[in-house]
Amino acid sequence: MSRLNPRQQEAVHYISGPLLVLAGAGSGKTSVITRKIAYLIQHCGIRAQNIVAVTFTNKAAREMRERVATLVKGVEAKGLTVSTFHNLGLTIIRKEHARLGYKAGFSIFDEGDVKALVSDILHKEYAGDDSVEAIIQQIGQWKNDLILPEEALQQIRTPQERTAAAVYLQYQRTLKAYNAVDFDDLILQPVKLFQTHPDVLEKWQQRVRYLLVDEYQDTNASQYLLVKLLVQGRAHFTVVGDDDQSIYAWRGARPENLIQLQQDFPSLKVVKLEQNYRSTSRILQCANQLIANNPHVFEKQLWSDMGHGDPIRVIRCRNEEAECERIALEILTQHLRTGRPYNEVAILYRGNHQAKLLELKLQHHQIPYRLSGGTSFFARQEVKDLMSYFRLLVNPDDDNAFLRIINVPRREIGSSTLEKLSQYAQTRQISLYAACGELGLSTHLDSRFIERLQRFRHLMERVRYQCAQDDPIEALRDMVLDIDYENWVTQNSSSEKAAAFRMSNVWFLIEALKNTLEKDEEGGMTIEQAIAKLVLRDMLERQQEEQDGAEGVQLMTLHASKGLEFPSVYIMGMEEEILPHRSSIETDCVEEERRLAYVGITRARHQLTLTFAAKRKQYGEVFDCSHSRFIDELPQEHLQWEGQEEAPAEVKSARGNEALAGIRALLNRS
DNA sequence: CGTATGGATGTTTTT
DNA sequence: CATCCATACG
Repeated sequence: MSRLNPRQQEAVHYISGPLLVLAGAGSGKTSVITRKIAYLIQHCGIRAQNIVAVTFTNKAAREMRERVATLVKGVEAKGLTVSTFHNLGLTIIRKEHARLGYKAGFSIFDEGDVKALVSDILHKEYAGDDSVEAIIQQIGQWKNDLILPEEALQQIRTPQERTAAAVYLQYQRTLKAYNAVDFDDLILQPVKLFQTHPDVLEKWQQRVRYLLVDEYQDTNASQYLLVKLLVQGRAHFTVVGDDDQSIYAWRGARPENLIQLQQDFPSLKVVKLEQNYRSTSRILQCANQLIANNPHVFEKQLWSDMGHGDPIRVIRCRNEEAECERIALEILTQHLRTGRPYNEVAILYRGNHQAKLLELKLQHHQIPYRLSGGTSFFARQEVKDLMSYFRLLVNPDDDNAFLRIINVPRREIGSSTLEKLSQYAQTRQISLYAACGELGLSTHLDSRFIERLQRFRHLMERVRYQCAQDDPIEALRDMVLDIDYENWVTQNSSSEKAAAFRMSNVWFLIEALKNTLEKDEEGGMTIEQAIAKLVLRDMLERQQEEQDGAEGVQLMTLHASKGLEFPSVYIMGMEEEILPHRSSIETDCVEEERRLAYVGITRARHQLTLTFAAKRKQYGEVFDCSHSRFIDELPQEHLQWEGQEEAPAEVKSARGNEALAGIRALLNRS
């Protein structure tokens, strides 16, 4: 899309004040952002190093960077920042770590580390039946809302919150002692820093002369505050978002931030992008009519001139197995008939578990597929082990990493040794790793055990020295050989094949590190920074994509599909209790589910197929299912039902009438 | 330290 | 029903 439409041009050229771009699905928002960056550099005299664009995913950031690169010359784009919120926060913390009380080389805890730590604190100090998950979630909520442990303790309302707040306090202290931050801290700490140190804030405001934010509806309270602080005073910024695609409220995202913006910046200009360049008008009419059932602050109507297209098919299947079978078979015949590649097709579903049966059926018909999501690479044991080695190398205070690998592979260091080591470390207020090297240990431990600990310490010191001396990648490879990790992996794997696979993950991780270091244009990246990038899941995704860029049907959750598009889309499990998920119905949060359906529908370019099962086996019992209320909310004249004897059963009761009223309202408007 | 058994759980997860 | 986790036991 080389030419911009008038709305898009307006969005690109308006730079005199705060701007909100309401970008409907498929309306070319990435083009607007990238073109605007180019415009700022080439026509507004703003230097690239003073422009910051923020996204939520590494993928989006990468895509944006690449597209800007095609628009402006390399020299002009030098110093441009396009990064995720978390990466930006990391940059800030890294530069200001001293003021925040962190030492260089601090660790970033991922959810696995967090879980281990919280569970440890909880079980050691509190004998309740509070679930670790619930406490983690509560802590996350507090952090998103910028509530520190001390404040949390003051506003407790329930016994659960009391425990959570107490754990939170301990958790935060421990993180500090480990010289570590978690994902939420990457946003929270910069905000707290800016709030208390006006001089630091001013420095960063000078640096960020123009700010662009993508997927603005997904910002949470602390992210919004970070944005607000950075643009304070000058208010030179553009945020792009779509309230109808807000599907992460359960994770702390605040779509109200869109409205808040208008209140905080009364001079805010709003530009709507309503022309869709992706889907047929039938698909868009479905999307529009569905979402019209939600309340709106900003009215919006998507349209396109891509032609009517085919009707939307609604297929009723006997049960969940028939549903998967049907989809698989149809994709297969479609592929054979038209010769179109498999990767033009996507199958979307609400929950990851729905992919299981589907996988089976696809395998049975030998249809290649790509499954995104699921158990992540970083949840693998060997990856966690190696990452812990990396982290301990960079940050000796990281007791979490220390504990994970002190006895991996076997070093005959058991729990009683660690108990005593930990006691000693506690009294001396030092890290476990540091304690290993202290002479005073001899009063607590037998020399035999001290020797084992020191052997480990020497190993790590040697690797660290080697890293600093010459090729760090080579040093890490040597380390893996040195500790004979392969032997350990082989012993702990069920088969030869499994062991080989796990070792390949190990080498892949090191390869990713190497790549990260090499691909850094400025060349100033240290091994510490490269490791941090790994933890933030940057770089690795790209490599994985490159590696298995193989063709195949794309399987993913509706959440994961946001931002993508496919010629043909199947949405399966269009049932009550699944697509409006049961818990959402119970808690009266159907609106977000509707947006989820909206996101799914608007992924399709030409073909859209909705399927549901009449019966479904659940928890060992067979249940009758009824199709999703969202199907009733679509314009019935565009639907083509299949597998159902009688027509859609004159939409029952109040719900149907409501939908009908929605249709009339839409017709009247247009 | 590794395995066996029982009990709870059953959504989505950009970093 | 099936899977995952924690705990207990050998």
